[in-house]
Amino acid sequence: MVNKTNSTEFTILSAAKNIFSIKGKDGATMQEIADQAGINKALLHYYFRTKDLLFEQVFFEEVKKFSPILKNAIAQEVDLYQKIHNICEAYILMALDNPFVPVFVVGEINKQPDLFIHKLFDGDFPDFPLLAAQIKKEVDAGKIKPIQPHQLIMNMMSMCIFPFLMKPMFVVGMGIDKEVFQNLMLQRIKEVPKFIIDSIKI
Amino acid sequence: MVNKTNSTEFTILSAAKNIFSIKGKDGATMQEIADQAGINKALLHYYFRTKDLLFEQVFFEEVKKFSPILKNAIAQEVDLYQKIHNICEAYILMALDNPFVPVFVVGEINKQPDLFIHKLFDGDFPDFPLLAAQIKKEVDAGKIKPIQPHQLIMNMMSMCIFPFLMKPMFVVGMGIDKEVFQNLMLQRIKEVPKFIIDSIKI
DNA sequence: AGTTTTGTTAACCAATTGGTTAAACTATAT
DNA sequence: ATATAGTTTAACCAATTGGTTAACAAAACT
Repeated sequence: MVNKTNSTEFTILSAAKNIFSIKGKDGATMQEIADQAGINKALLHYYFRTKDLLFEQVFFEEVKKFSPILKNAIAQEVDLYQKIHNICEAYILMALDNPFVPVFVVGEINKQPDLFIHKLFDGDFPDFPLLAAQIKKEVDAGKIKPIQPHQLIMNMMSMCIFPFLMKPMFVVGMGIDKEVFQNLMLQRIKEVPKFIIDSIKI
Repeated sequence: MVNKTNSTEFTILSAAKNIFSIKGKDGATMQEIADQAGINKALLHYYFRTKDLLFEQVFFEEVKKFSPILKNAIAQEVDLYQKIHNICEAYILMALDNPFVPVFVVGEINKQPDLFIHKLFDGDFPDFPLLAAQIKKEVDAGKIKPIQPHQLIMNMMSMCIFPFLMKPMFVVGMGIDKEVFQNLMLQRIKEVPKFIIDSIKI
């Protein structure tokens, strides 16, 4: 029988994604994942051989969908304001779709920086230098206020992703519930570019 | 003999801080920490009884120094621009001093949100609602551009802390070395408030 | 000096955990 | 029906790991 996205495999991936995102790679146990998937632990190994492979599959399955979108948003030949909007949209939509990915990335990137980054982009990084050059050009031409490109890029990425990393803090600290949070994030697709452009436009 | 910050204890804490920040609470092992401290594993338990207690001590030792500084920066009665500057400075100086704290916080806050946040602030949260009210007042008075207070607060925190979470990414992705990174962060103490104020001022 | 307290270690223990094996069950193909 | 390939399980194994014990060394105190 030709398997239609093999149900067991899918159940496992779903459970693993869930557990990994809460407990992290080290904190999660194979037994836990098996339990949540409603199967025997040995079956995990039957499908994914090892914990490392399972983690990689869960993780990169999501991330690799995003990587080309970001690369594309950065490489496109559009004016700076439009590009800022495109990049913010790419980041925020990704995070809304996969809220655990940013948490994963922060955890892993600080454990094995070089290896992880290489895996993340498959050796084919988004062209940040190009973006930096574009910013510098606008600054030099007096089209936007003077700002170091690196600082601007950091600001942009920060505002897009950080709220997802600290969601629980915002939810508790600001007393906002999950739907409100979701809404705030949706608004940010427009708000963040606006905030940036308001800051740099002359 | 009266111990002058007991040398062994200090060595352990230092080693633990180091290992925990790289591997996370779950990823780190007591043996590893003992090795790096140059002592026997049993001595770890002699001083700190359990891994959980060691982790708590390492972590909250740093964080609890910061918590009142942030609370104070938010509660002070100064005008909004000055307050933004104070808060950014508090965040960035803290992170420069303890680059691993943000990584810790993100990891733990997503595992046990309520418990962790409560521990973090000892039940005495920074008065974010006050800050939000102050922002709203300025907006209503037409002193700054319209913006949702929550969005502005998120933007501010994001730009202060996120770069420390993704340091390896910036270092590799932008090809900047560690001293340059350090310098960029120092600049951000002034750059981030400037960026924010440029964006919201009328 | 001798006794107690504190610091340190090697060896050990029990539990957890990632991973394996061999047997059983299911379904499809012949 | 029966062989075959794929799926699932219970039981097991070896390694790691957090934590303990008992003995020993070094101060500190009397």
